[in-house]
This record gives sequence, C-alpha cells and structure tokens, in this order.
Amino acid sequence: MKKPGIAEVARIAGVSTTTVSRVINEVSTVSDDNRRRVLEAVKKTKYRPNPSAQHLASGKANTVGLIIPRFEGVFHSYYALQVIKGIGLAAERIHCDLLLHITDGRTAPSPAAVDGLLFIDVYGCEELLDRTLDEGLPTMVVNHYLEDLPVSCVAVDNKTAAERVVDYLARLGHREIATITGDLKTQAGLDRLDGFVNALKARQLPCKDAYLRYGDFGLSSARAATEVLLALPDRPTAIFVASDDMALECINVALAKGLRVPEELSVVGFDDNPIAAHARIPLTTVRQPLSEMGRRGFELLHQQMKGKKQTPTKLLLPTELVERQSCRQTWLER
Amino acid sequence: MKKPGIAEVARIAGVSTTTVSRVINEVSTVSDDNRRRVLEAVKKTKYRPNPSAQHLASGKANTVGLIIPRFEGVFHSYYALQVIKGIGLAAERIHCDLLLHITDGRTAPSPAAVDGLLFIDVYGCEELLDRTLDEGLPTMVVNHYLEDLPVSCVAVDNKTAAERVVDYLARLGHREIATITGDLKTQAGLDRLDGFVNALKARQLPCKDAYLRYGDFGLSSARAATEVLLALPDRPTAIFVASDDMALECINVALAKGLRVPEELSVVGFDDNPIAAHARIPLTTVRQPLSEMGRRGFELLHQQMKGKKQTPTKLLLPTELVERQSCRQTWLER
DNA sequence: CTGAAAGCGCTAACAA
DNA sequence: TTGTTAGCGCTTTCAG
Repeated sequence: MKKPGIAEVARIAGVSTTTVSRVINEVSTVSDDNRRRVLEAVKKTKYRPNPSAQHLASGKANTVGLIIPRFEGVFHSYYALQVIKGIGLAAERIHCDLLLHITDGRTAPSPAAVDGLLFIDVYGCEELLDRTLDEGLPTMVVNHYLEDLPVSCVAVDNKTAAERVVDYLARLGHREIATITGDLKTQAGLDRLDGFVNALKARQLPCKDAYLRYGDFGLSSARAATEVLLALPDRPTAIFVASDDMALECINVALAKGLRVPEELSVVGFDDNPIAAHARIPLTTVRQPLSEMGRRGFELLHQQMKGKKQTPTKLLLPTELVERQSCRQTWLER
Repeated sequence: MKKPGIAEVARIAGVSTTTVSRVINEVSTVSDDNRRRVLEAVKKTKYRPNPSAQHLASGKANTVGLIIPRFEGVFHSYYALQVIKGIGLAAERIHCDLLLHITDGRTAPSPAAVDGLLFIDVYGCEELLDRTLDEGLPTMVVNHYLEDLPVSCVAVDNKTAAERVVDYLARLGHREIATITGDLKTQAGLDRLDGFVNALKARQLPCKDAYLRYGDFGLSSARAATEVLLALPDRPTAIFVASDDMALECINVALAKGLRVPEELSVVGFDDNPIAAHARIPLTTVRQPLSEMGRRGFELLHQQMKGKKQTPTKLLLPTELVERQSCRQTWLER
C-alpha cells in the first residue's frame, strides 16, 4: 500500500489525469459531475500531490526561501521570533512553503528551489543579496531599510519613533534629555540615535555630547551608561533608552541610587517587550509591529512573485508610543 | 540566458549527463580527468542542480519538515529561537533543507516533500504527530518527552533539574522552600513542579500546600504568587521559581517589600536568560541546553532518516545549576 | 469540457 | 569507467 499517485485517483474517478490535475489546481473548468467524482477519489485515497513533481512540471515552486543571518545578536531577544511568526503565519495562510536557512552568507537555498527570497536583515549576507538581485529572483528584505539598493524592504521607522519620543518628553517639559543607544552596528541602533539627535536639534534643545551614551543592547552597557549619566553635574531629567531591557536596567540603577522614577527621572524604552508592561515601574516605550513587519514583508514578496516585475517597494512601518508610568512632567515646568 | 541544465554541463564537459550526475553526487567512480572537466564546466556555467528534479528522480528530498506549533506561549520568550538556532545550524552544516511550518495542527508539509519531520513541542499537533507516525515517516520531537509514544524525543531533564535545585537550597540550610510554578499546561511547568515536590519528600522537608503557588510563566502571575508567599506567617526562606523572568519579578516584589535578597530570601530561577546574569541581583538559575537540544534532535533524526528504522531514541539532556548571587545560607543553620 | 501525449531536470538500472 | 534509456509524478499544450 504505497502512496497513491494522480493516476490512481484518475482511475478511481474514471477520468484522465489531466482532469484530476485541473480540479487540484482549481483551474480551467471541469464539469460539476467530474469534479465531485475526483474530489471523492482524492478523499478516498488520501491523495496528496507531490510538490516536487508539481514544481518540476509547472515551474512554480510555491516556496520562498527565508534567510536568517547567522549573527549572534539576532538571537539575543525575542525579536526575531516575532518576525518569523508573522512570516510563518502569513505563509501558512496561503499554503506557501518556507525554506529556512540560517546562514553566514556562504550557503543559500538553491535559486531553483524557490520562487523568491525573504531576508530577515542582511548581516553578512550582503553578497548573497547582491547575487540574488542579479539573478532577478524576487527578493524582499525585512528589518533593514536599504536606501540605495533596488530591493524591496520593510522596516520599522526607528527615526520617526525616536523623534516622537523626544517630542513627547519635550511636551512633558523636559529639556535635559539623554539617550542610551543600542548597538550602533545595527540599523535600529543607528536610526534611533539619529532620530533622537535630529529631534533635539529641530526643537533647539540642548544636545550635549555627555548626554549621548553608547550602549550595545546589553544590560551591562546600560548599567554603565546610566551610572555615567546620573553622575553628571547637570544630570538629565529624562533618558531615552534604545531597548526595554536596557531601560529597565537603567531604572534599576536609578532606583538603587535613590532617585525616584518617574518623579526625578523619566525613562522611555523601545520594543514593548511583554516584560515592559509588567515591570516594577510599568515602562513607557515604543511598540514596534514586529509580526506585522514579517507579515507585510511576506505578503509584498508574494505579490511580487506572482505579479509583474514591479519596481521595488519600500515600506517604513509606524510605531506607537505606549504611555505607562515611567515618565512624568518635570516640576520645572509646572 | 536561462538556467543551465545538466545537459548543458555535460555538453561543455564532453561527457554524458550520467557522468555529470555522478560527480555532483560524489558517487561511483569517475576518472579524474572527467571529474575535472565536469567541475570546470559546472563552475563555468554556474550550474546548480534543481532540487525538485533530484528529489523526483532519486526519491530523496534531503529536506526535513520543521513543525512549530502555533501556540502563543511558544513565542513569549527567546526560548524557541534558541532551539531553532540549534536545528538550523545543524541542518545547514550538512546542507539539509528545512521546511518551516508554523501550524495549529491542521496544515502540514506534504509527507512527499520531506524525508522526516521534526516537531518543536507538540501542542495542538498531537493528531498530526499520530498520523505521521502511522505513515512511518521518520519523526523526532524536541522539547517534549513523550513517555508512551513510540517516537524519538529529546528534552531537557526538568525533573532532575528541579530536584537539584532543592538539593542545593537544602545544602544551604533552607527548610522552608516554596515554588512558583510555570504554566502547568506545559510539560516543563509540570516536571519542574514534580521534581520539586519529589525532592522535598525525599529529603523529608516540609511540603506545605501554601508553598506551592501556581504561575503561568507570566510576570503578573509571579508577582501575585510572591505576594501571597511573603504574606504567609511562616514565610519561606527560599523560592524556586520556574523561569528567570518570573524569578526576577519575584525578587522585585520582595525588594519592594523591604526584604533583603539573598540575605532574607533566596531565589532560584530557571532558563539562564541572558538577562539573569545582568540583573540587579545576579540570579542563580538553571541553564538548559536549548540550542543543543535542537542540534541533537536534528542529528538524531537525520541518522534515523538514512539508517535503518531503529527503535525510537529517547534523550533527556542534563542541565547545569549556575550559582550567582540570589541565594545564601540561612542564618538559622549557621 | 475533456484527454492524449510531450516533457520538466534529474537519477538509476543496465549494458557496453 | 562510461553512456543509453527509462522513468520519477505531475502539468500543459493542443486537438477533439
């Protein structure tokens, strides 16, 4: 009792394999009568078409390659998983296969095996990306906005998010605003810093070098940065921290030094980790649509795959400032 | 300039397609001379075999299906990602493709498309697993130990880990030991509780009902549980918490109530999250070999795939107690 | 609306 | 050691 083939189904239904193929692919018109009989035979035999054969015969793989750069940093948070979730669910919905590759850029799915490639960021995979683009394979990059490359991408609008944090803090009356950055080797880290500095300048707020502390998304770096900041003679009244983990650590340090948060120090994080809402002092932070980024990326790629070769789509997803209890109006302004 | 096929390579090398196939698959013997010429032609044409065609012709897909249950809880920590990483790197190493499916159990990769199936846990996918087993497809379950099913699995030895935590705490002189459990719908949650209770009984330590607080891996549940525990007239001197996130929250609550940690309350977590080492009070916790679990699971499955149908392998991976600074000897015993 | 026949790109006997 | 020849299981013209 081996696997039934399309021929077996055809025999049972009393039609040709062509007709079976037609109803499987919901293509062309088939008489209701025949359709019914085929469906019946399919159920009876538990027939499942062989994807490889379909691919070979039709030229469509119905598969997208998912590239996850083999970069340690990627795995240090729940970040990537959220994105993968968005991609995975979107793919599942339309019954598209995902070929997962965690790679340092030197290995990759065979172009012949996929209809398109979806990169979760591009660390170390720049060459691979270039090659893919050359081959004309539909490609999408998620979580990294590539300004100059003719490739579709969807990322979170980190700059605007940072600017809005500054706006928010400024509206609360803060003028002495510092930041603890993320890893500046990442685009997220860089953009959040950029947006921060831009907003400060735009509002003519002081932008002291001493207020720019460089972190790397690690807790230790946040701790060190906070300590420096709080020891400053003109210590800031608010700190924009580039991740929730770091922000929570920042608050810990401040509290330990006897500072009251948010009364004497306002802190804003970034991510909206589940942990942020449940922290000792519920954290005001920036929510990023990670799953949505994955979903949108996949959906856009999928359109690209079946549509004409459109010009690359570039998408920047908006964030949302989630107000909780780690910020307060400065008494100076009251 | 379309994709070169094996025929094109053969033509350029001046040999038959069979010979090309032979050198591609490193099979049978080919004269050094021919091998060289084929390799050259391959390089020149940038030839890459079409996996679907290979699959169809050879019957080997060189692909394993990776099943991730579509269960919200799975995505709430960095947990799954570590496991995926282990699997992904192992697969990459031997150039095996991974077909990713995030599913609620009602969809699955076509059995014809894969040589084996690797489940990351089984929530909601029990039926799928049964069906797979019936079909005789090589199967492996990771992160869930299935005692009674004839299926290979590798999981973390949560019970023993919990027992060793109790041992450790007891050696420190603690007798009043409480626990905050994880979600008891998960095997990890259940086993950690089991191990805890067993160890208490084995050492004839008090095992009061009031000391067993049910959490769900969420921070709120940890907070509530801790508050109850600390309000007890005979409040425990040590708490074993089923996850680092919850343990950190537990410490937060204790600290807020004016308790000193670890002087007045020892806390042990579980996971060894990156965050545990960098917490205000570096957390003593249990390190679980997540990536290794993934890697081992994959490797075992792979052997199963190419070897004979062996009897299922069941593996329980040992954990490691990481001593940091959240526990202390009780003064009672000094 | 239906089916016969020709492959899709590759591998695997089987001969030579 | 090499090449010839059938397919693998499906889709797709192209007639009917």
